[in-house]
Amino acid sequence: MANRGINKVILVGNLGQDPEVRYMPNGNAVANFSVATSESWKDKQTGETRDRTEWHRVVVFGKLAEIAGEYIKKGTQVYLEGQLQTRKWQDQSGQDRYTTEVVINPIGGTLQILGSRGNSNDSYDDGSQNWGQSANNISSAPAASSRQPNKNAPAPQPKAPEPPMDFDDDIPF
Amino acid sequence: MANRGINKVILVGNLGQDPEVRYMPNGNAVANFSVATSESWKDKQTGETRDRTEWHRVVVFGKLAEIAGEYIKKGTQVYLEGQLQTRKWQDQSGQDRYTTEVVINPIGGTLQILGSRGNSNDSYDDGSQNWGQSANNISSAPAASSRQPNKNAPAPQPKAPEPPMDFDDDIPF
Amino acid sequence: MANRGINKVILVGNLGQDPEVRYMPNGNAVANFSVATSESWKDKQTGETRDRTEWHRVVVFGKLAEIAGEYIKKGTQVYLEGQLQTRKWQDQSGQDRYTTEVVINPIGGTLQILGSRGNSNDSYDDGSQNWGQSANNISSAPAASSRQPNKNAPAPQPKAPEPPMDFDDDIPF
Amino acid sequence: MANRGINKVILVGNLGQDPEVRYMPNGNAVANFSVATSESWKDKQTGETRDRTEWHRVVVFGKLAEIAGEYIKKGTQVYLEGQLQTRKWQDQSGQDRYTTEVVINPIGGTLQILGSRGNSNDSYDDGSQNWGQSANNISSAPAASSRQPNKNAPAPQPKAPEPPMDFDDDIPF
DNA sequence: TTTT
DNA sequence: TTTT
Repeated sequence: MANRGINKVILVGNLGQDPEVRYMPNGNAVANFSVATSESWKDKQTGETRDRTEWHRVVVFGKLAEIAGEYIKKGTQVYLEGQLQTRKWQDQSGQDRYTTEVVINPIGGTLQILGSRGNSNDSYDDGSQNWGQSANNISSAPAASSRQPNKNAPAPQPKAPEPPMDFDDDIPF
Repeated sequence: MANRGINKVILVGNLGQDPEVRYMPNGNAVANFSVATSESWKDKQTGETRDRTEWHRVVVFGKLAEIAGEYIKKGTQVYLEGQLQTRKWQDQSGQDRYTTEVVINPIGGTLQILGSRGNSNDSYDDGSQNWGQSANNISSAPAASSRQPNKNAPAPQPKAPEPPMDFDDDIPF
Repeated sequence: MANRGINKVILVGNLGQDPEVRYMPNGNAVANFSVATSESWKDKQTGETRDRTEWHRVVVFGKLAEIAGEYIKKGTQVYLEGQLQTRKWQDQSGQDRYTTEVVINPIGGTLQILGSRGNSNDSYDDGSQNWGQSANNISSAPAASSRQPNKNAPAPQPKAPEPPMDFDDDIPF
Repeated sequence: MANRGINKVILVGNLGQDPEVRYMPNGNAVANFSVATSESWKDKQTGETRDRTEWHRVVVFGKLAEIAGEYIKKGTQVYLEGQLQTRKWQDQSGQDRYTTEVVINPIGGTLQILGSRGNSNDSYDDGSQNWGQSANNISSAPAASSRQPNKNAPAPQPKAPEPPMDFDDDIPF
């Protein structure tokens, strides 16, 4: 319950291969896959463009793992939020080895398929729990005064009370 | 369960005043407070150091709200993770007004007290707890009725351009 | 330079309309648009699925604004990272009004177009600077052996030499 | 400039030891330290409280590294934002080993000291500074050569299964 | 309204 | 190895 510290990883990248889903004795699913994130930049010395791909080992638990097994595959672009965990194991020779993974738990973790139309474009959150929290409840927003149907709201962009952008002063950015 | 989109706010800042905690008819707590984040930079033109403080309206629901009421106060440095919500309300003249808040729900939200020694330095997460209650049905009597006594709730209820928390209907935000 | 506090917003959502790009007297670009994030959940009381869309006003400065004007449009799914800023303005009647926006600055801000193939799928970061850090792509992992079909692989938790995401091929995808 | 993917780590935790700061041939600083994040939860089966500490290897480059060397030490609580990088190295027997680190670059990275009063409570960001230098060309002599004296650099260079920071080639991270 |  |  009480935590001391924040351990959060946010990735947007593409799967390097189809998720591999296994089931634990208690029936819970575990999915493993790798996600690539790439960045490119111009080398200021040489002036040439360089780029680099980083591969992340991802482990998904619970309902999200089942969803991963069903809906995402090699190449799928995903948004995911998890935490870093380094686990120790032993290689053939009995030597300690360490592997760092991005772990997505049902609580606090997120996995969302990106891309438009073609993809299912749904995110799956804390799926397994008692998602008991009515998200109504909460404060701000919608419900009532939605003069527009809930989905596909074509950009409200209010007319009247539009805040002007003052371009003529010294405000920072 | 299935979401399309990510709506995430992460703040580290100090409370501008003690949290104001209220209880909804179903017993769920709601805490309100403001958090300041500051940044300073050197003005490239003038060379002088400038700085700016941003104030964020924060609303916390559920168990985290109770914890907020108990453990954090004016000046406390916190880490928090929530989501943006803009709610519509009407001012005295009946005009539509909008207020954007950072909402911290038991699921997916995080509130952590920072700083060592002096502070309790614990974070409170949705953890594994059953926080299944619906948080609908918010009661009437805005600033007033705290059915459960709570420290540090000076019920300031700001004056003029301040959006009221309407507890008297079920379409609150 | 030195900041006290973190003020960070991360959104994944779709543009409600084409960005509106303007230029400041000094030639810097500013782009405005709205981004929708949606979430749906099952109401635990009624059992029905509900959903809600939140609209975020986004303001992009500098080179990212130009890129926004060029490459994204109504409906584009984006990842963005910025900070919250509430600015004060006055309506026709001279009353103070406040509007909260997600501001994406060239430094620290990020704007990335999501979606595969069809989209340009590039992110634009701190474009202006020299990213001087050498970055050779180390690939950890993946590829090869999916010994099991994607779903329902009924094999539990690997035993001993457990890191084994099969490092046996270095050509990710 | 153009990136495809997001690779972001956010940690709040305490340093396990004083940062070890070294300088590259071009004068740029590199700081290494570990950060602990802890979480505790109630085991649903047994009902007992359990907790777990995760250790993260952090590498800081540039001005932030110098600041780290000066202002943070064993026990300091920090907020940091960086990216995951896994680098390959070879152990004594010539076997490939992989180590994953959280890398904080001047651009896009953040390091902030938390806690009030006792601590300096400032964050150091890429801010507006010119931090254009290339971080390539790292020199040889791993732990050793600190051309600029630096407090708190006990040059521990861990024993056995510890990944060396190879400063003698250009494929460091 | 906070903090440094 | 930190912190509470």
